[in-house]
Amino acid sequence: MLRCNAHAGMGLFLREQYRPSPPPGRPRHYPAGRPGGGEGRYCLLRVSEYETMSTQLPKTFDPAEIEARWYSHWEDNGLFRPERPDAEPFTIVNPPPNVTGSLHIGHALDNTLQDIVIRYERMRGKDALWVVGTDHAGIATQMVVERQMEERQDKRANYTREEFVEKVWEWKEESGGTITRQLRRLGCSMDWSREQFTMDEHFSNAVLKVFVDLYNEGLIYRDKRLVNWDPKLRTAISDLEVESQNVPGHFWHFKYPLADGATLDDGRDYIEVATTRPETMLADMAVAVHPGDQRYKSVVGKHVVLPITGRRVPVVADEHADPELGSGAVKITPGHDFNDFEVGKRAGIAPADMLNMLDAEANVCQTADRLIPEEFIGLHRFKRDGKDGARELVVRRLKEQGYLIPHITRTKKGEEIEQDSEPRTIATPFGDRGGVVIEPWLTDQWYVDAEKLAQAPMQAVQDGDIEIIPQSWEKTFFHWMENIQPWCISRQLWWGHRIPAWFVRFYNTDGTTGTLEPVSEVIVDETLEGAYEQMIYRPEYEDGGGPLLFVYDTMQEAEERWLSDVLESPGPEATKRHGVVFVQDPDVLDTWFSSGLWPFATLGWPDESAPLYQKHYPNDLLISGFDILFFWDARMMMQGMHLTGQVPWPRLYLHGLVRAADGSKMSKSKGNVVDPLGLIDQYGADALRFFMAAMESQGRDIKMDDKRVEGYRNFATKLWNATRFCQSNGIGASATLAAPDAKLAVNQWIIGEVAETVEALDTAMAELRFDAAADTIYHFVWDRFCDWYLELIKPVFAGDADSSAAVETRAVAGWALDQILVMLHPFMPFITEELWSKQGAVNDKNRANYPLITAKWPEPQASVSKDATNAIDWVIELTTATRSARNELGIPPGKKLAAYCPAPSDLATRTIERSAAAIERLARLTPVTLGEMPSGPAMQVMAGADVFVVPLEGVIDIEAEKARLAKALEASAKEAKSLEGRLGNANFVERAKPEAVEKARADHAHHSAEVERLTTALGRLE
RNA sequence: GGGCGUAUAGCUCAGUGGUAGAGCACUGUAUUGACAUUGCAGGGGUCGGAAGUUCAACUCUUCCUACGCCCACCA
Repeated sequence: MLRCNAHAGMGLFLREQYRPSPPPGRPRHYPAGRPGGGEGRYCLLRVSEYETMSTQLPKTFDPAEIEARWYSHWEDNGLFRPERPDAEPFTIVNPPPNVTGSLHIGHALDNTLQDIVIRYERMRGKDALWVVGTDHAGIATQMVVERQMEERQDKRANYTREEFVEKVWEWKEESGGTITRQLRRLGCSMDWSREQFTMDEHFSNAVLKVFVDLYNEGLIYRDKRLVNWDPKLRTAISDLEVESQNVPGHFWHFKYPLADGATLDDGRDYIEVATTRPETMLADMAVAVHPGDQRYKSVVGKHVVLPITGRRVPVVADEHADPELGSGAVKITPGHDFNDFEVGKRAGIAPADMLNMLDAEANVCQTADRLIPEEFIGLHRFKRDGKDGARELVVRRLKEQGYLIPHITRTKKGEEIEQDSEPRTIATPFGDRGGVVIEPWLTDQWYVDAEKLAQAPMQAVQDGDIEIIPQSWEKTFFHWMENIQPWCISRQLWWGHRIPAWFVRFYNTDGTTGTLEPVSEVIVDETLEGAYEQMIYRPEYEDGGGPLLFVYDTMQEAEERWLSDVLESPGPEATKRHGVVFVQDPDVLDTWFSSGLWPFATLGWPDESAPLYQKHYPNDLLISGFDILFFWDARMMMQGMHLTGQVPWPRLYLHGLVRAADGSKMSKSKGNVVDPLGLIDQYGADALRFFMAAMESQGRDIKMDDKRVEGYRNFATKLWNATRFCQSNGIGASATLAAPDAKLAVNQWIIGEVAETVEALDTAMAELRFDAAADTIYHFVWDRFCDWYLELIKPVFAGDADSSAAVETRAVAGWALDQILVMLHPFMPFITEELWSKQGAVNDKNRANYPLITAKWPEPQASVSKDATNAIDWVIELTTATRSARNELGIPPGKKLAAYCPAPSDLATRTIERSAAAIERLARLTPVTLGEMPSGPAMQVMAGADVFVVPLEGVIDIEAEKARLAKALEASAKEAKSLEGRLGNANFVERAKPEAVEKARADHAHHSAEVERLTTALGRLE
């Protein structure tokens, strides 16, 4: 007896749709067949066209055609952000890719995960906003444009700053859209209608305001200190943009002669120093020894005379010098080494007095004391293009003059080999963009007091206000934040947000003191007008009329023109008393300074009343690669928390890298990069996306595996064909919102399976377990729905198409397929949308107007009849066991066999009667008779507690069957014995968890019964 | 030097304090109706090594080994 009350509580598998927002006026067109990576394979198909298309599925599944059609439909109809003013918001922001970028495999992972989340939340009814845009990427973009100029024998220097920036904008308009087109090909459902750019007017204004505010709060300041200088790009860069690499190098030892006849205690008249950078000795300003180092105690405070330059420098005591290392004495070049800079300061040398011997391109220039011999001036710091540099020349001169201490090595034979230097591997800093060795260089730059800003984010993570997933990243985060250094934010570039600071020079118009001093003052203000206003309110101008203002773009221009401009300037005498020259700081801000504002400046901030900001900040989640945890994520926390007083997002999900198939890092130089667009062309975007989701387990990199992508393409094909099967049997979209009434066990069973799947998916999504989510839906679709449900319902359609069973089954199957499409949609948006529309057309001509992308996510409230579930599970077990037995005994799988069930359980009795057709079709057992079989050779098959005896007169090999049963018996007996042993252990029974004991007892009973049955079955064969 | 991660079937990876799973690969087999981009059945792992905790360890702890990553430093 089947009870059919299961569906009573199943009312909420709705097919309810949200009203899409009206389409924006302008349909998007994409050029077809665009060359270069195939990123533009879109063609426009108007909604009206596919509404009238055949709803019959073609035999073959062509991802490219479907993808192009649906993406433009979604976008043109505003479906990525339907109007839901009253819905709960859900917000993520896309890490803005460089405007110069093209989609690489890492983007594919990052954006797939985000799209899965946003599609899921959109289907759950949220007001889901996925902010998208691009980053102006100062250095990268300027490099691209300059490289293009070089190809045309042109260069940046041929243009004014304004002209050059204009050229970059032109380039951006023409070529900057590559990556956004490619993101569309991946299926990403971002809000393109509000696409942002970090140099949009609104965004730029926010950046300037932040700079000014932080300056006024003392959190941004100008400082003269060593920066990481990239001599190729001729700009400062931040600590994070420096990559340390081990390169083979040399370690040289020199004698620095002591001055004034001083000697060490051992009688030597020199101090030995060692260095990997001999060229910097031209700017040495001291020799340091450890204060406790007895060897040098007597010469501390005395001087050495440097070879080559003849500079007289002191021997200083400093903890920095390690007595254990080398000679214990270290040369100090405060202007060209970070450690030495600190030693120099401790020794009383002011940064302004530190000697500099290199220009912006790392060529030797004269020091302030003019002691560098002429032959060095203009040389590059080291060998370049085969030409010796300052390093080589310094070594040669020192050797000639007898100051080089050779390095002696002994061969195994005891021979001594003399070399100029000791070979060594040296950790060398390289610029991550320019690729050349970074030079510590003494300049004035703008810094952010990162240490102060880091406090709130650390607290937030500590308190759980920001959850980092996976949690293992927390330690890394804290370690970095606790040791954070001032953040250099000025860049000597033209492309970017120009720093709103004016260098100001005062002069008297009579010319008497009218010289342009070195920077006498800096005024920071968002605008020139504001900066000027800051001046005229000064006390000295309170009698009215401010100074005359002259603004120049560069310092050079100011130098050349200010005096004549002043003399020629008209104006009342009163205002000509004083003049002021403004030159805006030529530098721009670090790109990451602006992208740190992304979670809120894209939403209307700093206008805190902006509706989007109000509703969508803080965001709900940030998904990013761990490689930009410091660059971007931490900066968003620092800036966001300081500026808005709120965490930018309560959850930060960090995913790994996508690696090449052999596990190596993908890089252009290795030539092992995998183009995601190529994979999309080959397997479809859905397959690539599903791959990314399935492989994304927290805290692990992903290795590329084309076979697996292919497997998910096959999965899509499987679903396609399952839908074709449904269509051919009149199964269309569900006519009801709730799960249909089901009397047949198989239908109740699938309803229960759907409910379990939804629940498992929701759990996985809540935990951001993308792999578990993908795995769940994959196995439900393939193993449960296709392999069992569709097979189990085939007998229903073999009979009367209008029977109540057929009607019910069509309804349930259509409903279940609907649920599949909904659940799979976040992962495979294209094929599911296509099938949804084609399915809907069976019963609902207007289905195409109700796209899947805004369909409602299932809310399972099911309680399914246990009887029905048990019955189907039992049929499955019987089928599998029968197939297995046939296979082992070599019985043809299709051969129908009679079967006897000598001692049927209640379940067996009921199910054999009700599901005879399914048993016949799948297990190929018919008829099944309850009762003993006539004697004779037979095969034994077990399902649950039931034994089936299948007579096989003349077919069966009795010995084979005996062996098969004996093998099963052995396995069961072993299991039973092991459990018996455990249950016999008093410690286990007393101390283990009661559920564990209970389970062991049940398992033991089960295996014992199985042993019993198998023994009986074997006996029957005797 | 500091920190993190990973070692599970041939390969790529999940996994839980109660003696292991997936995909691919492999073996056998099936083929006139959804699907060979397929179906069915199957083989294959003492869960890197050692010790400890526990009634029980692939799972927890410690140590070791190997590989990878990050940070700092090597004058």
